Amino acid sequence: MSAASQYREIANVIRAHIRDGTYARGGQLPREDDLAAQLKANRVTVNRALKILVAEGLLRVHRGKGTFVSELPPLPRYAAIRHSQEHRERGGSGGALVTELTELGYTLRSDNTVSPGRPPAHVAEILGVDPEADSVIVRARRMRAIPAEGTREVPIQIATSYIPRTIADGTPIAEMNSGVGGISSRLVDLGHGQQELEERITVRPPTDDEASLLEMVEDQRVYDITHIGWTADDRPVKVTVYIMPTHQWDLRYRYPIDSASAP
Amino acid sequence: MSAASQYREIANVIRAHIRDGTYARGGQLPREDDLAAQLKANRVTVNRALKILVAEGLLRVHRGKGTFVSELPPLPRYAAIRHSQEHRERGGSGGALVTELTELGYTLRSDNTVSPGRPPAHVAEILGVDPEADSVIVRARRMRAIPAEGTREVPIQIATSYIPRTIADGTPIAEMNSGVGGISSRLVDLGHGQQELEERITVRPPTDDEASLLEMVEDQRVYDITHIGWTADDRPVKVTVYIMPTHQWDLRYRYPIDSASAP
DNA sequence: GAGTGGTCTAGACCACAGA
DNA sequence: CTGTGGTCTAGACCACTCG
Repeated sequence: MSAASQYREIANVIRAHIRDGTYARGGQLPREDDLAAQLKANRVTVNRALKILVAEGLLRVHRGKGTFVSELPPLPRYAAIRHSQEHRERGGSGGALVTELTELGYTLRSDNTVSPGRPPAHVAEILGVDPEADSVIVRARRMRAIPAEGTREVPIQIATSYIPRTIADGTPIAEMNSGVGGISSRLVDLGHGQQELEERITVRPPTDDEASLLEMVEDQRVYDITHIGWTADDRPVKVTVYIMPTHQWDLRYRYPIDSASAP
Repeated sequence: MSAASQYREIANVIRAHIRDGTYARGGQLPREDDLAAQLKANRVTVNRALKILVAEGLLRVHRGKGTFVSELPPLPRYAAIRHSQEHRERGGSGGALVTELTELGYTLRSDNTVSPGRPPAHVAEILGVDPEADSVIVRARRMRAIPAEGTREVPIQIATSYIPRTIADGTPIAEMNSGVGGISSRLVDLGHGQQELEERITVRPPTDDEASLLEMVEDQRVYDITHIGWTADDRPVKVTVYIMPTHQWDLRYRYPIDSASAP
């Protein structure tokens, strides 16, 4: 397990210490000067090693305070779950997430905004609306995990939904509270029920805004998931963009084989 | 678009030059010394900036030769595709991939091995087999994109399938050529037909082996996709692990809503 | 102001590719 | 042997946090 270079080797050593509990979850690491002395290396080299672990999501740095081990383990995100007993109740992403976080001693907090606005270019193209006008209702949610004790909360995802105003204007979809069953139920009421869902996933560095909202650094990566709801007659009625730190989530899909490839 | 630090700013400048074609796809960048002179920075700072772009998959470095712009754009990987005309024929991952690569002027090459072996721990757990014995047939494939001209080939994924020997021994599944329809058809023949597929996706740095096989550096990231085939009576019969550079692939899922959450 | 991490520079040396 | 990138060090200075 020897690395090609000293700073990668140092990263391996510290990573091992995190895994075996020498550096406990949520705990603070020694200062870089001390680590450098212990490891007989220059502080710059140690700093470079720590950057690797920060990029992997194992550490977070509070400048001026110190370096800490991340506390919240990766969360499962279930999509396209059919079938079985133990997973059925996790079908709704919200409900499953709350369950998961509760078991870890966290609660879920969500900040919401609803207003007309402009869609991003790729969303406008999917929906067939004007990217230069306030052509959609924008429902933005920023979700955070709040620990039972202490004050350290963890931002976990940003979800932004776009619904064409030709569909949403004057309906509960344009209101903060969309009513029982949420937006999906309202789309059914309005004759725009979704029949199929599509998700397009890429991994990329966060934008400056995303990095700020999710408390990430540029070396980390986000899942950028474009979630599209299609009607029975194959019209896109809603696009939701999920931005999630890759180190904070596992993605799960389960689906019947008759509709799929079997490589 | 100013960055917090000089090396990130330099990375932004070069990234922009790649996007606008100043540095052409497949072309070579100036030497780090020259870039440093042009940008009035130290070579170490430029080197640091280039590392960011390598991590993003935009550049690749041949030590002793120079730094080059990556040539193969991200490929779409379709899974769980039901429905529509334009996508139906892409259902099989192999067929769709070949089509995609052909349009880009590449052909697909695959190296295959088939033999009994030990499954990784997490695969053994899913299949309920002994991780310490040669309890599975291992079918490993390494796939590369070969350009029509030139000799620069691009490794794009490693796929390793594990089938319990209690099912596979003495059948075509344990042979190099599994016959028409492949392993899935043989599983049907044997009464172990798959009814549902599950994929569990994580993003992580490559292991040393993976980095070597996929010609990646440790700062890059792979999708680690554990693909599970379930029978009608909910037994796992086949697990395939896909390892793919995140910068080389987009993932696509499309599935009916009756089996899914609608967040 | 003291403590902590972030970055830049200059010089040096190493590793690998190719003539 | 030359050209190219990779790394390490030492010293310096900056930025943020907290008392």
